[in-house]
This record gives sequence, C-alpha cells and structure tokens, in this order.
Amino acid sequence: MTAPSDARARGTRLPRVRRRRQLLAAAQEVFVARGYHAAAMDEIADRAGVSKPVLYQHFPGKLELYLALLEEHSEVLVEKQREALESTDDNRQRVIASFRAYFDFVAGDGEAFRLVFESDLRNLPAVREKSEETFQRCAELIGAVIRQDTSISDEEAHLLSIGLVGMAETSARYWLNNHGSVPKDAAEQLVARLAWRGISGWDLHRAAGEQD
Amino acid sequence: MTAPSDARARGTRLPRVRRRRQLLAAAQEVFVARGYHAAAMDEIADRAGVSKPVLYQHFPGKLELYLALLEEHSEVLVEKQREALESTDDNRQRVIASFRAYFDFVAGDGEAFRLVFESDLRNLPAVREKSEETFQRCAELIGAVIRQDTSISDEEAHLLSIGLVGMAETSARYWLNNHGSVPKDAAEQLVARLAWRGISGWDLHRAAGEQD
DNA sequence: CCCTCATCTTACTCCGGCGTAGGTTCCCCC
DNA sequence: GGGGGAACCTACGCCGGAGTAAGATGAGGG
Repeated sequence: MTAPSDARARGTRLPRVRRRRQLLAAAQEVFVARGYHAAAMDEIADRAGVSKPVLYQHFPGKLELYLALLEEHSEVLVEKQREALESTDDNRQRVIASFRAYFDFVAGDGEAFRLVFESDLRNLPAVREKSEETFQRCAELIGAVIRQDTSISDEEAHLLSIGLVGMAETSARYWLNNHGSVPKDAAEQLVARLAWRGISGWDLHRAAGEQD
Repeated sequence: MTAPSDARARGTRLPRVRRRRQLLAAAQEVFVARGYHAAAMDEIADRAGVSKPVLYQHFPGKLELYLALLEEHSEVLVEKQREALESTDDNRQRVIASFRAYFDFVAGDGEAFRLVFESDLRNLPAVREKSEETFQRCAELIGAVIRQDTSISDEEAHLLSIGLVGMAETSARYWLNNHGSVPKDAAEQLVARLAWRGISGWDLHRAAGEQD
C-alpha cells in the first residue's frame, strides 16, 4: 500500500519523453506530500525508480522542476474556469458551474491543487507571480461576466470577483479536508447559492434604495 | 530608510524581558519579509543588534521562535473577530464589523498577518494545526451568529461560514497588495454587502420557493 | 575595591541536501 | 557484430545555515 505509483522494475530504460513524464508525476507526488522545501530530489528520483543524475538530465534544477508543475496545473485551473463560464448563458447556472470547477480542481489529479493554492515557495518572486496571475485570471473571467450583465464599475466588479474566487477556493479546500462531512454536490450547491444570492440583481436592489 | 527598527547601539545590555520582546519584534520583521525558510537566525540576531547565542538563550530554536509569533497573532485575529461580532446586535452591522476586523488585521502590525495567512511552514503539523484552528475559530464565531438567527442546519451554517471567512481573508489580502486602487472603507463595505446579500433572509427566500 | 553572576561575543562544529564528475550498460543501426 | 550514443549508476564536493563551546565584559552588592 506504500507502493509508489510508478517505481516499476528499477532497471527498465525508458525513452526520453516517457521518462520525463514519469519524473514529473513522481515529483508531483513528493512536492504535494512534503511541500517544496521538505521535498528531496533524492526522494523524487527514488520514487521514479531512477537515480538522481537522471533527474538532472531532464530538468536543470529543483526549482525548474517545481515551476514546470506549477505552470501546468495553474493552466488547468484557469481552463476549467473558462469552460465552466462558457458552458451556459444562464448566470445562475454559471455560478454553479464555476464553483463546481473549483471543487473539481481540488478533488482531482493527486491533490495537485496544493501546488497552486498552498505553495510553500510564495516568497520566491517567480512563484508568487505565477500564483497571483492564476488567481487574477480566474477573477478576471468572472469579473467579465459580472460587468457584462450589470452596471457595476470595473473596479468594484473586480474586487467582488476576488472575493468570490477566494470563497470558492477556501470552501473547496475545506470541503476536501473534511471529506465525508458533506457530499460534494451539496457543498457546491450551498456555496454557489450563497454567491448567487450575493450578486444577483445587484444594481436592482441598489436602485431600489438598499442602504448604502 | 533601511534602518532596522531597533538595532540601537550594538552594545547596550538589556534586562531579560525587554530583550525578549525586542527579539520577537526583530524575528517578526524577518519572518514576514522572508518567510520561515529563507529567514536566517543570524539576520534576526543582527537586526536586534545582538549575536546569535543571545537568541538561543531566549528561545530553544528557530521553530519555537516562529511558533511564539504565530500563536500571538492568531490570538489577535480571533479576538478582533470576537469583538467585532459582539459590537452590535444588528446582523447587517455585524457583517460589516466582521469584515472590517479582517481588513484591520491585515493592515496592522507590520504585516504580521502573513505569518497567519501565508506561512511557508504549513507542511509542519504544528503550524498547519494552528493555522486551521485559527481559521475554524473565526468561522465558528460567525457560524454561531448565523445559526442563532436562522433555521440553517449546523453543518450548512458551518460551511457557509467557511466560505465567508475565505472571502474576507482573500479580499483583505488582495486589497492590501493593491493599496491605492480602492480606499479601505469602500473595499470593506463592498465585500460586506456581497456577503450580507448572500446570507440575509436565507430561509425566507428558501421558504418562498427559491429553486433548490 | 573586587567578587559574582547575568549578559553578550567570537569562532567554531555538524549536517542535510543540491548539484556533478566520471565511469558503465544496453540498445540500435549500419 | 561492433561502434556509438543515449540512458543510467555510484560516489563525491560543497555550501548555507542551525545550533554550541568557551571565554570576555560590565553592573551591582558586600
């Protein structure tokens, strides 16, 4: 049960691209489980059933290896988000789809989301920028929808999107950590409803004299 | 301008408790600026205008020093949150006060919030537990209010609180990083309104036949 | 005045972990 | 079938940074 996912016969040679993929997979497991700092290149190599120099024939260093993974999964998240928002024209369904995208992302692919949301390397500018960029792109996708159907100003729409994205990220992570307490569907729906109630008819209510 | 906050005459002796306080302040500056891993005990000592062994006469190790700060500021956040919720009986005002508490926390005390929200040591169980506990306590305070005035089930109320706390944390951090784009008051109000619209009258609307 | 103890210093040791030098095996193609 | 190159290994260099001896210094009480 402690079986490493892919440490088959420590002696099988692999063509370059195949080996690279496998190394990335091994690295992901280790980075996810231990974080960047506690992850050892030796362990990554071991888990791939290979010795360390092989790793360095594929990646110039630990950092680049990490960045490759971060990049990949950041892109996945943004793409999921885009698909969700394009999947329908009904804004209420959009909100639900958008939250589901976050929950899916968090639930998927060996907890890779930890690289994007819980990196212990955000003090490095390259990583910080990538994380924030991903976050911003998600927010911007949502912001565009909000702006499109309301008269909310650009700046306000953006800040609201930031809040919504934060809510999605946080609740999805919480849900995963407490698996079993609530089924996925229910959690998504509940939080999506909270968000939808928050934004729907925003300017109507404002016009109708909602307290400032 | 690069003046370290408290590296006065490198040669003044200080009584034990005073020195300890100063060391904590120096440590906070360094941990906040560099994160746990990149922070060097040497730099902390330097910044306090003192040599390393002195540091070890006050704290058994780097980790304990870090935990002392984490503990302290976590407590501050929870306390601010409690005060905010106790400051009024009007739930709408409560929401605003609660968000303001988050923004205040983020804006205050030398960016100490980075220790609580952006720690690069969450892979260490002790730190992870502390962070999550703080988060949960804040959510629980809010959850109690929600439960008290609605018929929402405990589990649902908790999940909603989690989402709201995530929204507060995220938007506050975003606001700080983009200082100047929006004034603090406006940002607080805007996000608070989003939250309030989301939860207020929750069961009324449900009863009135809001789509499931 | 000088003894004592707490405060502080210089100058190390030690270790984990990244990255590499240099040599070996196996496959493929001519 | 043998040369060549790609894939791979063992074993090491080295550096940053945590933590530690062992000694210096100054302030207050007898």
